[in-house]
Amino acid sequence: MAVTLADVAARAGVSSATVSRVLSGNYPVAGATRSRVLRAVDELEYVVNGPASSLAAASSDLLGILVNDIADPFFGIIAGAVQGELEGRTDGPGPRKLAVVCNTGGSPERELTYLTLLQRQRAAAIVLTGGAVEDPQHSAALTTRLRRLAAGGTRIVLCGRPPLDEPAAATGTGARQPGPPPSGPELSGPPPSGPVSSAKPRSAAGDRGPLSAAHDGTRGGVLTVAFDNYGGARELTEHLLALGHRHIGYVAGPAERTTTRHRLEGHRAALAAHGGVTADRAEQLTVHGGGYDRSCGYQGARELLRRAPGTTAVLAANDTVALGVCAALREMGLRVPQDVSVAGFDDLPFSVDTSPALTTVRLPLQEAGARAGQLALGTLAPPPSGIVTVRHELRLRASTAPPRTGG
Amino acid sequence: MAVTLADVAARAGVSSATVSRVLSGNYPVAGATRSRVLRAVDELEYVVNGPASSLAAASSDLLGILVNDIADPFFGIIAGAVQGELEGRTDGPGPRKLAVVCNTGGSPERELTYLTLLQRQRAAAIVLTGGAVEDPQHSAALTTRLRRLAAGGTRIVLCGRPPLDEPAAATGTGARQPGPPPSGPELSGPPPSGPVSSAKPRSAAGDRGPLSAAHDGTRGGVLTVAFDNYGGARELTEHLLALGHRHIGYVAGPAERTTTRHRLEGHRAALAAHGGVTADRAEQLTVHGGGYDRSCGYQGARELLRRAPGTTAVLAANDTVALGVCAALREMGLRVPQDVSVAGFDDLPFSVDTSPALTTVRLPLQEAGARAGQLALGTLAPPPSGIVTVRHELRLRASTAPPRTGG
DNA sequence: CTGTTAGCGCTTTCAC
DNA sequence: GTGAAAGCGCTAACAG
Repeated sequence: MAVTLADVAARAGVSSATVSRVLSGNYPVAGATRSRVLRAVDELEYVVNGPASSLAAASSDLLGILVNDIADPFFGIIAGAVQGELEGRTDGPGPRKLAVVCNTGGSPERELTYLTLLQRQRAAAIVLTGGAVEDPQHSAALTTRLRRLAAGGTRIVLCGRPPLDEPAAATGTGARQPGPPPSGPELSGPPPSGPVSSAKPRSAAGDRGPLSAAHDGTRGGVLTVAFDNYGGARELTEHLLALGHRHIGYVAGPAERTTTRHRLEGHRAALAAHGGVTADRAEQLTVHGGGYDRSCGYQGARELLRRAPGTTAVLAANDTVALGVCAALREMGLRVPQDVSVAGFDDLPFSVDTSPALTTVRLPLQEAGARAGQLALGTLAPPPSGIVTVRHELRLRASTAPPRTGG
Repeated sequence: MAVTLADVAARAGVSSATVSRVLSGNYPVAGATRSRVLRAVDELEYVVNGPASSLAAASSDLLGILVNDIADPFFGIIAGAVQGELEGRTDGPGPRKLAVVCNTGGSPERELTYLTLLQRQRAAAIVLTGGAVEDPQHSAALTTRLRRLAAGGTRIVLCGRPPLDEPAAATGTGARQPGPPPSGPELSGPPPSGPVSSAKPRSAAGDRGPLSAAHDGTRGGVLTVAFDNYGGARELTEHLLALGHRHIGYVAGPAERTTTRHRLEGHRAALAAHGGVTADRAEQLTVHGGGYDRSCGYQGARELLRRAPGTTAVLAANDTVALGVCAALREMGLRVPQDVSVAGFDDLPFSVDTSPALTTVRLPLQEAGARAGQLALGTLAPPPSGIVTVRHELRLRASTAPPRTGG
């Protein structure tokens, strides 16, 4: 349990510095010496002491990945892709860096805790995946933390969540306590229909406008791989509208998550543009689930159909939720898509295999993860804006069809 | 990026030793001093240097989790549960230890590589999840590695894979080069129907016998959380047999994986016990997929039905594969379960929501992960055998029914 | 190309 | 209860 560099050096008849150089490979060493060292390493079964080298080199080969739910393939796919980028570009037979996947469970506190843990380990980079929680206090804390980390040399990449706000340039001293928005509620349960409409003002603008107005290319060094949740949802709703649906329900995810908000706003925007559905009606047809799992879909659909039995189509927060929605509908004796159309979001692997196959919006999770990994490793040069947006794509399948009675 | 213990000490007017003691909390320190230190820590936003403390303390707070496929919920659920155990029993507001989830992609080399990386970081414990690859050479290498690690104080836990063989006690000097079994092939593609029958001899006995015959309680310090893949598969086949099926196809996973072998053997055992199906016939009705994903199920089912059009039931390697099987059947115009029954394995969350709901064997993945985590942390006292077996359970749902013509 | 020499920041005896 | 000091094993100047 204790063979050190010095041992190897002694065995090979060289200094420990030479062994170190051979091992790190970034320094010229004579061929003969090198192989002698390598042999000694082998014979002694020497394994580098990571902490020691991290300490001496003031850097580590750890890359942190924060996910909201590791049991959800959405995150698994992204995390796997990020991790995949750690391999390949290595000298030896495998990855040199280690990916640390941290499961926050969607909890802001844990997010911060893991950030501390990662910082403690002097992680080389950190990728934060999935929707962020929109509590202003937490956002401020997180932004500060992330900026500080980035300033300290840790590469920070957001994947699937909105870019950090611009560093306060003209406004004043700091972003520490941005006044809470009019709607106010922090983490307390928002009223059933409140947060969406109240959030609307900062809405689409906040989600898209700033991208072009960036002064600081790297936004304080924090890079982003963005999904267009808004656009995807809008297109999906347009598809339903085109099919003739007018009573479109929406089973949304947790109200405080950015992903939820953006998708819902896209949906509302399509409705508004079409004009056939009032905002009130849209509101009435929206149900908020507490999470992104199937039971939320199941319960959401029951609630929705109780509230509005005439619903002819249901949009779900994501594919998993859509599965729950389908289950509930079936149980109520409603056929998909003959009686009610259903659509998901994400296009997880199972979605093509459900019965009926799920209409959804495909998010290139694999690609997004890979890009995030590249940005984190510095393999991919970040664009001037600091934001890489990946493309989504409508996947029209069997779960959506024209309504029975034409609307 | 560089506030150190000394800085905090200076600020608090104490020595760095005192600060260290306050922070680690395992040493008496005067209340006044402690709070003074804590305040300084806060004011300076001090974050411990993990590598430095790991080096000095010769230990780290990293826990490694090796998974075959991080995008597969099977592993995500287990990993999440392991990680969950890291929380709770802490002083501060969150986990003190960090879980490092490593995605091996099922590759033996990468498994070894990650083990090295983890060893390099001086991980406190390592949990290896999911089926192992049965190449004798790799097994030997892995076993040696694991034993060495365990001997060096790293806690090793196997979750969902068979226990390590007993350390060679009477046989000789070491387990370094156990003679390759009669069937011989190492990593080369095995013949379509070969490995299973050739593996049969070491079969059920190897899977169950040794458990009771253990002399070394901890098997060289390597603990195991075991699934009864064999028993689950056997019960599932018995269920189908009882329903009246006689032409039962099996779409298996990768041939070289222990999970595949055990499940297949359980299936074969039920068939043999029942007597109505010859071994040849069973062989003919077995198709091997290259992985555990839906496309393997899809292609496997097509192959199977081509080979044996009279098949009335299909058992899949797992739920995900079963999804692909269902898709293929539907595409061929066969209804599930009226024309063909289908069953999976694992009972992943989506399985209850497919249409029809999938008959399967529930594996308590969450519980298994939690147990593995506890063993890894030393929170749970290992049983004398070193092996914790978790219970499985048949989940009979709508995808299985009696065959059309009674057999 | 290789050896020498300082630390990296923390933990931990050992005194006081 | 607290401080002083000696490393933990490695890297990175700096000489040669």
